[in-house]
Amino acid sequence: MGRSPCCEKAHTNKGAWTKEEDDRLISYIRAHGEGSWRSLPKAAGLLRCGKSCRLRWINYLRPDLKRGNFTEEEDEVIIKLHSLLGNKWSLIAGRLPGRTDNEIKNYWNTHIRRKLMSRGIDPATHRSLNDAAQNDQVQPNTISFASSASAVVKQEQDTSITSKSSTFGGVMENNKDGKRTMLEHCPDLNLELTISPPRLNESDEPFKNLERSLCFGLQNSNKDCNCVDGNNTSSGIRNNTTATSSYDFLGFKNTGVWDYRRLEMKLN
DNA sequence: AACTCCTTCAACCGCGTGCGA
DNA sequence: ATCGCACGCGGTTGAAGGAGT
Repeated sequence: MGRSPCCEKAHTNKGAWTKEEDDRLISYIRAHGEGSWRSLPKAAGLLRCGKSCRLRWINYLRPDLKRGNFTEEEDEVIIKLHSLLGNKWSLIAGRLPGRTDNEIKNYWNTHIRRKLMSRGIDPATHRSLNDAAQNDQVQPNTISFASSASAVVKQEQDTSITSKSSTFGGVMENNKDGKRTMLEHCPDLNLELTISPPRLNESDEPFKNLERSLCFGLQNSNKDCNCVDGNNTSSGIRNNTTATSSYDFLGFKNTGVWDYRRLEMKLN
């Protein structure tokens, strides 16, 4: 006894969409709006599964989609978000207007994974590849995003540092032997559901507001939550949200209220 | 030119979740 | 509390095109 199929398989087309099918779907949604995907194919005269219609619309036909290559900035945003959220492609897509979860997922698998590998970073954990091999253990009492990707990378003890650079909130160090090491990159999530900020350089102006422990507002009361900056109402977290007029924890300038439970921005 | 291998990305599939009955 | 439906998500697949030999 399995789940009932989402549609009548025998009488549905599969594979690539034709121009005519696209046109039918577009004109139907323009006339009736999105939603009711299950009944849409029949109503629109399409021999397609409702799920297929939804996917085609969301990933390809929607008018607000941004087509074309990803920018460097978008790359870094994706990496940064992935280090915090893991493979939550829809949440990541929510932060990149005009990009879809499917597009970002594909882009991650084809480009960014390789890019991180070439930087010596494990794309799954966001740890230095060297370090990840040596340090697979997760500390007790720590919920790690590791599969999901957070990590604090230990500093190599006797490497002489010749230069530093900052990437997506982490700090890369070039050692004398030419190896690059990620010092602190992605924060760990402990049982208090707080995220420690990455260590920042003076030059990391947009990320300076990370110089406090980040709390997702999940403590029992505001009293318990020590992450709120009492002197500054424009930052800090209250009632599961943080209002900030400067930059949020991802380094985005924003003017709204970030809801950490829903992982979405409420506009002021 | 012909073949194989690799890369990309649209599309599919199964499962989890929310919600109303 | 339970069930079924609809939707959304993330992992995977496979066709198409490009690169290499």
